[in-house]
Amino acid sequence: MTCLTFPRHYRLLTAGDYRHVFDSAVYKVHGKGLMALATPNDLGHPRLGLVFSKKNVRRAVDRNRLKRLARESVRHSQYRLPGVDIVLLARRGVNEVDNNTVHRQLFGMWRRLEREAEKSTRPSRSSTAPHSPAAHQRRG
RNA sequence: GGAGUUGGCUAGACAGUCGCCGCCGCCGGUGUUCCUUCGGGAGAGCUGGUGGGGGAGGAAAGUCCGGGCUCCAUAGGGCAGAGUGCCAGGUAACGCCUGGGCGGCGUGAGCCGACGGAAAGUGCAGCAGAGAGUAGACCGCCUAAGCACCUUUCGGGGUGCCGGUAAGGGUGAAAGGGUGCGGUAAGAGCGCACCGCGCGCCUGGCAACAGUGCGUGGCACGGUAAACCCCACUCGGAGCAAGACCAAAUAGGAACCCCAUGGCGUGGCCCGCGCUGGGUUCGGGUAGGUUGCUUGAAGCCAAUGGUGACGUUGGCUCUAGAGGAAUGACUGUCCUCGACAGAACCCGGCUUAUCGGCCGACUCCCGCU
Repeated sequence: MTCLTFPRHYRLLTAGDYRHVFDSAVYKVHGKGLMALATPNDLGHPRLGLVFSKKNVRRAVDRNRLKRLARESVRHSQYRLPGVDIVLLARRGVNEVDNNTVHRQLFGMWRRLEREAEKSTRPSRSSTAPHSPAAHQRRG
């Protein structure tokens, strides 16, 4: 059995990491009360960042719960997901959704993300890296 | 047994699988530093495996007070501003707590109270009402005294004027002590008794305050200070994103050295042309990292002082420490079916939210012996 760990380098750690995803988000999937932005990385595994604002999820207990569920979900799906940096955003009203539903939503979102990533990489492997033009732009 | 008051404790349980963050032990890898008899050996950091152990709250919340800590400052004095406000004690400190006083509520256990000053001054009070702060005659009551007139059985009687009167009615949140007797034309602290009130003394108490205490004063010193104000006491400011350290990058800078026949670009090379000093060190400090960061006015257990809050002494324990932010997810079983809710530098309080459960003390009612 493969080990399903979730160490630190599977997360987006710095403000720069987050900005990179926001500036050059290639994929965008929606779930009930949730939205994920993603951009490919060249690490070979996914990385997760979470944005659950106080404005959208008022109570700290709910914010903690939802973040845990999200991390748990990515941990379990880490070998299915492509090498992308994901930023998961909460929208208003997520705190009313129960754990089971959140899990199903996240599972559905990762599957769609996987399919989109496959679709965009397969036809043009040479032009590749949807992130390379963005990176170029940043450099200039 | 029922109803209630009050103080404390607790915050679903168990099992399995997979994780997350510190800590400790063991085994590697990498790696630099140190030691060396040059064979090696030892240790910090990073990293992988493995074993053990720990991992949210009573409010972690609101950020309403009070401290510690840190930096800025120099804090001594005054003004301004803010806060506190019966008394005494506790405390690092407090707006908190304990005990006491006073007032109010409750049959009671108990509960509630911005509870200093209105005799330093200024201000405010709608409507109603005659009158609202140096009181005031609308209704009512009274005509004793004075004047005028009428009348008379010559005692007096009546009417009017001038008035008197705060007992009664009425208005109002509030009408300037209460009850009774005397008194009077009718009344009135006008007089007296009792109650109440003010002032002084005495006694008790550290004090707030209290008193069948003594004396004295006919007697208010109306309300409002959560109006200004006065009095007493307290308060420097900002906060862990405080602050300290390491430090890629980059702007501009300083010192020293080297060289203006130099370097870079163009070009195969030279000339030429274009651009331009170069290196090292220091300083600076962005991204990022390290630290502050959990041993503390700390818990627990005794003994002891105190009515109590709490203090003193002795012993034992180490009990989350993250950092885009750990403390979880899933499955199963059971029951009483699980509320409010998530640490972010740390403590002491207050306030607010909250499904329940357990224990102690006390009060009232009913029943039984």
